[in-house]
Amino acid sequence: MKEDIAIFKACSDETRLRILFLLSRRELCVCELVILLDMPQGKISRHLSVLKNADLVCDRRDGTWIYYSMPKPDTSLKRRLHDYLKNDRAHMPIVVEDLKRLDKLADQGKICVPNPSTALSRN
Amino acid sequence: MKEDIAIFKACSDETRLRILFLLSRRELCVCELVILLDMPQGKISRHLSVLKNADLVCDRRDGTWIYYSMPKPDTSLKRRLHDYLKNDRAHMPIVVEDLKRLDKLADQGKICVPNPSTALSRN
DNA sequence: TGCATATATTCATGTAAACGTATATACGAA
DNA sequence: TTCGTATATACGTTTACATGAATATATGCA
Repeated sequence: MKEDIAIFKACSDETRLRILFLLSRRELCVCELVILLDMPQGKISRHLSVLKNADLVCDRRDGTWIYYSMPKPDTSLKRRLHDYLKNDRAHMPIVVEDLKRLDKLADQGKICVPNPSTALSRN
Repeated sequence: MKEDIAIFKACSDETRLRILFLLSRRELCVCELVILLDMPQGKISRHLSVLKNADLVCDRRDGTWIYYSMPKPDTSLKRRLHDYLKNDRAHMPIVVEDLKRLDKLADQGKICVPNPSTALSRN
């Protein structure tokens, strides 16, 4: 019960919901989210912390960067939330814009390189 | 987006979530919810108002009583929420207790009679 | 009309949550 | 070690939310 309420609460904020929609597409690091949502880094970090406490996202460190992603859902509610995020993202204007920006960002290939060492070795 | 956030927000309160679980079983009037949840009537009314504004419940008047129920879901998110309420209610201790109390209440046949006139004519 | 019951709403108050700003921490490179 | 970048956290303030208590509104009945 408490866990489910924490999940609902985590989803009841526009910024956090946008983050979840983005993460439903793929893993992202904090600085990418800062650019995509055009918000102060501290704000993004705080929201990510809420999502993490609700057990909706997990993080892994890769050098200086910390990547956030949505792990496989392990409860009924999380499974339904995942389905919602994946199926409804195409129907919400703001989310569609966010995802477009995400595609552009990927095309540019700029910003925080997932694996700096291998990326450099490719030059 | 805004509507979905309102739905998440409506669900992120324990009292409101318990009300939704109860209404997922069947239509209930305010005084029944007051007894089932053992809370002040004003508090129940306020929470029902939140749920109504989020478009999760609707009400109909029958004499002095006002019955609340969950209409057929008309959006993706509401459909998923309905499924969640119906499938998970058996696994949450508090909700199970609430539903037990609901069954007892039905057995007693007391409290606010759905249709006072016909009920009296049956005596 | 006046009364009783059911429900909604208002008001004042305490608490939680979101924010901007600034600062602290962690890591990599030099 | 020092510097630069990425991320997290602390602080103070403001806004939003939940609550109890009281009151207002609506309906049915005498």
